[in-house]
Amino acid sequence: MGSNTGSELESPLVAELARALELARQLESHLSNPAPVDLCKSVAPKILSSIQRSILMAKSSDPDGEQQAAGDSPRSESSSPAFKDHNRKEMIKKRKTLHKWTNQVRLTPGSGGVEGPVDDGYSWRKYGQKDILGAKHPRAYYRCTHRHTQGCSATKQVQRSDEDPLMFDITYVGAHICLQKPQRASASACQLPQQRQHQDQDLLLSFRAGLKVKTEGPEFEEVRQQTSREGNEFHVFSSPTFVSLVASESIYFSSIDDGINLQTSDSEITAMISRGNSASNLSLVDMDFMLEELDFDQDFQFDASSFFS
DNA sequence: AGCATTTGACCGTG
DNA sequence: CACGGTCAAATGCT
Repeated sequence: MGSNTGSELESPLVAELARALELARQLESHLSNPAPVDLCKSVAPKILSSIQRSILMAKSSDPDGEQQAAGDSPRSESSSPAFKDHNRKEMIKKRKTLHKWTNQVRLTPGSGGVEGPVDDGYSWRKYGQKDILGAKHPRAYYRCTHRHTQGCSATKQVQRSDEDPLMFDITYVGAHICLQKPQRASASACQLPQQRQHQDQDLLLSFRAGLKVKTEGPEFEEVRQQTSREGNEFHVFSSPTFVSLVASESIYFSSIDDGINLQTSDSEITAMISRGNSASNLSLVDMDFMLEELDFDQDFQFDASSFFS
């Protein structure tokens, strides 16, 4: 039952927050050094999307699903057909209960042939493509590259909009439990293959500033109230430095399971965080604004003393 | 050789 | 049965 290997397994939310923190530190160090602007440019959008994911996870989290995926089954080599079949069914079942959220990302016109939008900082592997009824463009299916090595069950679906060929709907399903490569920016600047760097820059240059967030579903009522200024859409503009590089994107919050019990998930979140916190001595960034938006208030305390040494 | 992507088959769901 | 999601063999890329 509860004999998971503990310390190595973070909750997805904590992992995502830790990731955002790491990225923020990268950015900080880039800012204090005479680092190429491009480095900062590459980190900023990742921080944003990481934080967005954290918020979404916190709101619609299913710690159960993620953790079990990692902790329960050894997951590696069990090639017996029976087991595979069982595994597959479990996965499909699981996936149904996972929560998903959709980003809408638009490329600015003028960017050359960029087929897939934003590098969100995770490494994805395409595993399928499907023509969708009533949609002009096929939908592409990606899963986390570390699915087999680390049992990370995060997936995403990318679909080009019917009307606006520069608009993509990116639906994330499940959260990452994998430990993504540290990808220290200074190192990556030197070591990344040229092509990839070039691609990154292309992508970055092709995004516009402005962040739109849309929320859907009753359980996001509070988020909506706090965040929306016009209808259920609001815009966040980053500091001028970022303006030229942040993607213009809308985020749709939704949950596939309409039976979510918010109270349950809130206490779960609290549990997740304190667990992760005590386990790994994470220092969390000051996220007052987040805490307001996500009513974690209750018994949740976190140690802000160690933030940004 | 060791990755990733493509693509038709397969399977569960509604 | 149709549709959407996933698998896995074939193929491509580096």
